[in-house]
Amino acid sequence: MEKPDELFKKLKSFSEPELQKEILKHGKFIKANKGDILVREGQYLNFLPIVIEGLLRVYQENDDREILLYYVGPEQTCMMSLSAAYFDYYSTANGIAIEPTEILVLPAHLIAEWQLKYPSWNRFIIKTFKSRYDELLAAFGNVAFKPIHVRVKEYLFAYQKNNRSSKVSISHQNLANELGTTRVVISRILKQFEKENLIKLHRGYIELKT
Amino acid sequence: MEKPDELFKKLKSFSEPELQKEILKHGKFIKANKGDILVREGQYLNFLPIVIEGLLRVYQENDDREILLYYVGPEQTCMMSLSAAYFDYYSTANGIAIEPTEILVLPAHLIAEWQLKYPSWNRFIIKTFKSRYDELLAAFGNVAFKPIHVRVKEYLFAYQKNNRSSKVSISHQNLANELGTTRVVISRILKQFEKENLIKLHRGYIELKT
DNA sequence: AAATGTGTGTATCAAAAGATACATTTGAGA
DNA sequence: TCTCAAATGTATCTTTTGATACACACATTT
Repeated sequence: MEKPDELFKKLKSFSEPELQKEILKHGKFIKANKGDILVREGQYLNFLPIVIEGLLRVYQENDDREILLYYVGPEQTCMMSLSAAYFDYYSTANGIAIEPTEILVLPAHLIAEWQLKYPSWNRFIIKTFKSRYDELLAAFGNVAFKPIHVRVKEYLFAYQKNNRSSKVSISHQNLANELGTTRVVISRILKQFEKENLIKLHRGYIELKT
Repeated sequence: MEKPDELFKKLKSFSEPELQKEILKHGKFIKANKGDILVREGQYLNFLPIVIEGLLRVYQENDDREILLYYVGPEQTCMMSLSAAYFDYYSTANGIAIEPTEILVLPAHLIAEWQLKYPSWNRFIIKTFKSRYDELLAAFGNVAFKPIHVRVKEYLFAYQKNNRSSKVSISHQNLANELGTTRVVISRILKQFEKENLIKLHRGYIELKT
């Protein structure tokens, strides 16, 4: 549980005092540990989780493979729950905390209500819909058209850009899970990149050489 | 141009009289011929097209291949334009009329305005966001996890279900475009299905035998 | 130091998918 | 009827991806 002023320093999207009061009145705060699974495919949802601090990973599963859909960082929420506010709905993806994560949980029925009352809330909703859609569309285009080695390369460079670091801290297995393939395939491709002198492989991380 | 009462018989989502007046005041009606390209990737959008009659196909392109994102049928609109109403935005997909299509075109800036004024409009917007997202998510899962022959089979059966007909009227090339692959691959798979006595091939259509 | 789990390297084989090329068939329109 | 473009059939070859199996390295805990 947080001090209100602390909280809304982190959740800048919700600037209206009235909205802030409502959030404090109806919201619950929970903490998830690294590895906690918060949402499972098929599960009915009647709440909206907004991340305050930390990081959730939302992904799809199929037999023994999985693929990343998107991350939910601070001040963000997920699509599945958002849809649940307007329609009877169950999740079509899984959500797991990959860092210790602090979450504000709101009852789903309030989403539609607030949308008409608070412009900043409405912007938040629409922005979430839009940006999640864009992300998914980009991922879809990649999977449909690009061979894996290209997607690996793009992943590494995107990571470098986001973290301003040439050390990409991820295991081959986890990288495979991000891209929807298997560990052996990733190891093979990375080894090839190393031969081309693009990267250097280490245990637990990959060093980019450009 | 339509008679108002005719129009809103087709667009049942917009039940409020006030909203109907606004639509008639600000909307323009255009007709697209089969094959007309309405939106191109990269194009800036400042209008929202709502299909009254006919069918649009929204797809992504990459070099020589393309893949279906979704169709826009009567009473529906597309994501790209919807996003444009709230944020500066350009299309990340192409839209083409695959039937003679009648379209109601609304200025983008009205979308957000109406959303707060007219509940039925807001429902329409949210529903569009949600259902387009769901479709894309399903397609993404398919592309990521299912081999093409399975996707072909599912496509054929879905077509059968939607059209209540065992004649799937589509060329191999077009089927390839729906699924993001090439004609040869499709022909090969279909021929295999024919050997397994699942279908019978004809010029211009495929007959399902189950 | 031994035990354990995770991470990595790599070989082999099979299957899926794509690229290319060319022949043949069919239907629509001149 | 003739012509042409679109649609289809199919062979060959290559590349990509996946499946399986096993060895070894490294880090942490006991």
